[in-house]
Amino acid sequence: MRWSELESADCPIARALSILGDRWTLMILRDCFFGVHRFEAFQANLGISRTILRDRLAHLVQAGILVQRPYQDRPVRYDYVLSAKGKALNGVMLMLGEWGRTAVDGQPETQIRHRHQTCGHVLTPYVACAACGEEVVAKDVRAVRAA
Amino acid sequence: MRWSELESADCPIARALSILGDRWTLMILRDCFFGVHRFEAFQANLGISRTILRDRLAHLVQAGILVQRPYQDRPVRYDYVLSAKGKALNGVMLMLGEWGRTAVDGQPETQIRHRHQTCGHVLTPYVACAACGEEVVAKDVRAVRAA
DNA sequence: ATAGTCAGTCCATAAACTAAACGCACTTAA
DNA sequence: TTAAGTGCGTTTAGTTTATGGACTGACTAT
Repeated sequence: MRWSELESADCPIARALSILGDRWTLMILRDCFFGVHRFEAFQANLGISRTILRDRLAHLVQAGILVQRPYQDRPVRYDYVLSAKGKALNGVMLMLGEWGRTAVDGQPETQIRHRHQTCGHVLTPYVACAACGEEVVAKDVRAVRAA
Repeated sequence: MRWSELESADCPIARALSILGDRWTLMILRDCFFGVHRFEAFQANLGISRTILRDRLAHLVQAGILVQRPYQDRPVRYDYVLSAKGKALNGVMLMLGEWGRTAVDGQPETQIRHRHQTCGHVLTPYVACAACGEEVVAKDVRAVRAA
């Protein structure tokens, strides 16, 4: 199967992965959440090849996840910043980080975390149900086709 | 940069992506959450090439995310099932699906969703803070190096 | 003038992926 | 007792994608 065929799947995870599911895209977006905006900064941070970086940034802009914002003229140079659609990935990033911290071998205590500004605590994120507010665990969910 | 260098990064997102960050791994895991266990079923479902499937399954087993459970002898055949570490990815999957459903172009209403068995509602997942129980949004989190 | 910055592009090589055929150890049906 | 089927792979050959490094172009600062 061609990867590009996934974008029209009726599974939302498949659709998400058709955009995010390669080796670098999520790393670039992670940098965006950490405040990195510029081509050279992404390249230096990630050690990604410039060709791929160009390609991935273009895709993210095309998908409406990043927007280009000019920060100088002569020559025109752009920042790449998260759109609303990009910021909506925050939950994915937090859960991915939490899994990486707790499940991947290593020293969890030396790793970067987040502070929840509104309550002041170091953040331990979990997924909750909008209807009942309870934590959602794997055994309590069943796939359904929405009405 | 070599992709393999990421696994020792001090960013938990980078570590997570060193395992999950390729074109097929998360799709295979999605299938696991939907109850797919066998080689032929993954292959038929995803249309992935058999070589890659073999490789990805081996990696996931090695990383302790899937475990092989024999379901017959002569010849020995294995199911691939989620370990605790694999099930811990549930939150990532739910948030990825929610983003795919709401942010990626398409008809959200025709897509697969989940039901939250404990309250009976169709699930709309969000990320909450374990300390205060409130929803966590992008602007309220700041990266910190854990003490 | 000389060097430096930033965002790319170009190119040759290397790695990853693909599809389709094949192998092996069985089981079931004719 | 062959013949076909099942399940999980491996092999091969061809295609696609990624990589690293040099290079370009439009500037700015010294």
